[in-house]
Amino acid sequence: MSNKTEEKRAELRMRLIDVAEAQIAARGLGGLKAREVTAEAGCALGALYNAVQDLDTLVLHVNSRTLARLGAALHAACQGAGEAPEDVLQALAAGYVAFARENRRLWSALFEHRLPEGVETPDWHKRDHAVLIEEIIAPLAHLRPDLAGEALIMRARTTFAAVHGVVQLALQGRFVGVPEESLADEVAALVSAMTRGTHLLRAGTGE
Amino acid sequence: MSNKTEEKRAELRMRLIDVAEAQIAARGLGGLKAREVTAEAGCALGALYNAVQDLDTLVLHVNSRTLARLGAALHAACQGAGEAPEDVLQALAAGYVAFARENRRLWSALFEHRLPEGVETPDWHKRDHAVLIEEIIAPLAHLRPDLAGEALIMRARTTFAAVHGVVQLALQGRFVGVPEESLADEVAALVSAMTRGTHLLRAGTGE
DNA sequence: GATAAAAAATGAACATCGTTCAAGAAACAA
DNA sequence: TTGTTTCTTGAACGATGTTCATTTTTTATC
Repeated sequence: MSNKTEEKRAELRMRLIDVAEAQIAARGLGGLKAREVTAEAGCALGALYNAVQDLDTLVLHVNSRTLARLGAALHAACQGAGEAPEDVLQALAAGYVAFARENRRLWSALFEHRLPEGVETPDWHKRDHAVLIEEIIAPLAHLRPDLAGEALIMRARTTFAAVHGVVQLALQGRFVGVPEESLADEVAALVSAMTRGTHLLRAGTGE
Repeated sequence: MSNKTEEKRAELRMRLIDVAEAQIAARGLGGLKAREVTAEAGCALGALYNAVQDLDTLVLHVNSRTLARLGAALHAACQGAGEAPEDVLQALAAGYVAFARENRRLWSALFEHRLPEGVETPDWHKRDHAVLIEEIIAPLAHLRPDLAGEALIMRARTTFAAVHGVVQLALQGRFVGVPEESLADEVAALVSAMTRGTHLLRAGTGE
């Protein structure tokens, strides 16, 4: 396949991702329709399947973009924080809450979307999820110098997942979710308890 | 409407819920099809919409059942635990992990299912979600005697959501999720950190 | 028990999806 | 220029949830 051809295809793909992103942002993941995306992108329905494997793949591309923006937001949140590990973790959590609220539907799509059973997530997209825990590792390592390697990464995932759970149930408006007004406070309290509990462990009471 | 009529309708509804539950357990929420459910229940396609408002409502009924079973499991987990608040919370978390693993697809449906935008969850189903935090309140109140009423309930929701987040990302097999083998340990570590951190706060360093 | 009214059961039909595919148009290579 | 590859197109296909006119069953009344 020539360069020009691949360029053309990439251009249409980009246009489709743009439109899909806008549609998800406007109407949610469930509001993404092949016919509307192609109509808005100015191509035929079938052209979508030449530019991209299928609609699921298109969502993955949108999600990769969102993850990149989220990664940048989290990185920025760190810069503005103090040195103490707890300060960094609080800043990260607050940044996560802010991003989720400001990008509700796109953020929601990150976890709402499911590939058909038996279909494995492609590696290029898996890698993009790393930003969710990258910035957690350093401050966590300071709190738990006894942890390293795999165990440290594990604990970082757990830390993220805990905060994420609170944010997700809250923003979904679930019965057991916290109301959105108290979300920031509750997350702060959670991070505070987690870091101090962790720190206490290090101090010697044992695990 | 006579008694006999209502009885008949309730019987079919029960049969439909049974079948729907089995189908979700076997093939997941996405594998629930109106045609298959009615075929297996031995009624016509249209009969479903006389017994129940729509397919979404059928899912809510299945979810209510799952919540009741989950509530019983959590209650049982408490009984077998010690007196100390942390022991109770650990037992609850372990019970939650066990239930989720043993009832993967039905448990998954609880949080996977979404009503169409703008449709409010009916009250009878909302109430059934209370079991998720009921047992958390008492031990949490012991750890935080300064909290009461609304604030205590809030913190219970946050505690549940944190544990839930870790379980959900793990069992979904997400990249940032913890592998299933370490799930129990990570949840235990999280609960430990949360309770000790919480306890530490009570001890006086202030919030 | 006969009969009228109400309810339920039925499955064809409809609307809306994602996806495929045969045919024509365009781009490329020789 | 010509033959080959690729892309584009939109009709068609197969699922799917839901509706609806029709038929069947049940209930209520005399």
